[in-house]
Amino acid sequence: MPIQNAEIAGLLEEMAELLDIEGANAFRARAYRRAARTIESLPQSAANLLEAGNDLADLPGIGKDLAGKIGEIVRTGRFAALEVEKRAVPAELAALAALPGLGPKRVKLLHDELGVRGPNDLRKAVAAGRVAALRGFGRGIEDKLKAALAKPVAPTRFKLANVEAEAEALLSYLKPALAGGQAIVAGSFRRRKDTVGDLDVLATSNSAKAVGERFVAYDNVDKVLAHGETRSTVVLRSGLQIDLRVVANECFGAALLYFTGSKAHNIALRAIAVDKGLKLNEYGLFDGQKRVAGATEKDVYRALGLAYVPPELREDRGEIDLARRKALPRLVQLEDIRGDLHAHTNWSDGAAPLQAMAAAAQAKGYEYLAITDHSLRMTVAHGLDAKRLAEQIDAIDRVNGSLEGFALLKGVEVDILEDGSLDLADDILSRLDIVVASIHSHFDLPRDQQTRRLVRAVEHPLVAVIGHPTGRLIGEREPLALDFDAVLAAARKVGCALEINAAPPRLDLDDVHAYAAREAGVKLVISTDAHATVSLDWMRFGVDQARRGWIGAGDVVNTVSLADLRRRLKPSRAT
DNA sequence: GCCGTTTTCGGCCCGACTGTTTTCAGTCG
Repeated sequence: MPIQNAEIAGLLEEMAELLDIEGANAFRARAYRRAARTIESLPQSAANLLEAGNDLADLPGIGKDLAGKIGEIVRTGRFAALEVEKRAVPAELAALAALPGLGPKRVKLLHDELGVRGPNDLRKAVAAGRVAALRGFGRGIEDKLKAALAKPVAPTRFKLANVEAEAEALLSYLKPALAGGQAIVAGSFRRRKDTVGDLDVLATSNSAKAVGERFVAYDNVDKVLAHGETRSTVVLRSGLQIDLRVVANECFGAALLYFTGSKAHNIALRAIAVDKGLKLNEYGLFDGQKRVAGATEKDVYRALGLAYVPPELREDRGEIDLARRKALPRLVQLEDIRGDLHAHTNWSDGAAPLQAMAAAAQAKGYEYLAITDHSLRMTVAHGLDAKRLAEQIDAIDRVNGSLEGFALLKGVEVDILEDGSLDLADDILSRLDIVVASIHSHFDLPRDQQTRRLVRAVEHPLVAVIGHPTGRLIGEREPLALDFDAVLAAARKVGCALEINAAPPRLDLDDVHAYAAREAGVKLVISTDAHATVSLDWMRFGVDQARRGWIGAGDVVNTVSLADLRRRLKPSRAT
């Protein structure tokens, strides 16, 4: 089985960490990190690219040397340079740099002076009080390390939807101290990443001090990690870390840009500034002492000769080049969505009856809602057999009879069985407006078998959409082992759409897979998989991920009118 | 290790905060 991009990226990242600790040229380590990011966000597998005869050195941040090394990893599964490095630097040392107060320099010092080779050695050295005596260390750092080593490290990331409430509560708490200024959550939250590691709050106020003091006095604060003039960091009881930065109004745009990131995007922007003889920092874009831009993000981009880049695109995945050529894609917006194509009712495991779901969808301004209850195989969900599905079809007809300017579509979320066949027969499926096919079992099949299974479902002439195609549950279940390129090729050939499932625990497809689908010419649908009326609101999370995947309204099936949709869904590809 | 309408060599983003120092290195974002 060919090596996955994530594995290659992991090896490159490991190399970078060891180079840092070894004290090698920092830019060399950075080059490995950059390459790791590039590989990680590739829309296709590096292995397939190579097989198709592509030169990886054409990719940004990857030159001849790294292309060769990645080629070696793909072909042999080995990475000789990393193995050499591991002999010089114990690989366990890399883990130490994740401890608070420790970075590559101090880890190297621990290794060179105290012979520390990993967490256990460090624990002993700390217990013996030998760490505090090292140059650049001290009692303070030693105590912090002791505390950190005592509890297992759990680098948690939070689901985007889960931190929204906390973010809103904090912003309204800060308001009294802003004195007319504003506060906004920047960082990966603003870029709408599917998970966030912390929240970056940016505030403008004439009294930075008052904001900072109110911030660290917040009720939910568990620990204050840093508290300076303009910058403070706390950890909330939930474990969520919050960074606050306060700037003056005239700096707001530059600060928002800086604090939104991504880091890679910022570095690229600053390099452009340097090219132009300017300097970009969180206070503005400067020509010598003179601020030439900074009040708004648009000003800064314009002064750099770039089009405004929406936050969701700021990942240094090619957006800067397009911004320079004023050729950024127009991204899909929530307002473009004209209906939802995946929803459940109390006919299976949903909470609401047909009428309630219809009313809720119509109230959102939608033109249509597809009812896609589970099929027979999902016994826990009271999945429908052909007989009950036929009854539901009649029930939907009755509901539609009482609706105006809106239609419920007759559908199903039919299970894809282990062999790729469907859980319901063609004669009932062919009576529906839309068939969504999804995997809900046998998540751990070998890659080849899983791929064949999904491709078979894609190729079924009555299947219009594959639901949550990779099956991942964020932080709980890994995506299916799949040759995703093969799935895309099949989907493109038969015109089957892939879903961006907007349910916060799923967000499946994710941004990178969605980007790959668009590149391959595969259509997408953005659906909520709502099991209750309120969950229809999840649409915006799906739109967020679509935007991160460079998806435009034209790539999304459910941006079209009901009449167009009916034409598109009509099975015209029977073999 | 990458990269180039100023460069194939010599650069490579920039500042705040902490804890250690007594002017600053390291970490962090």
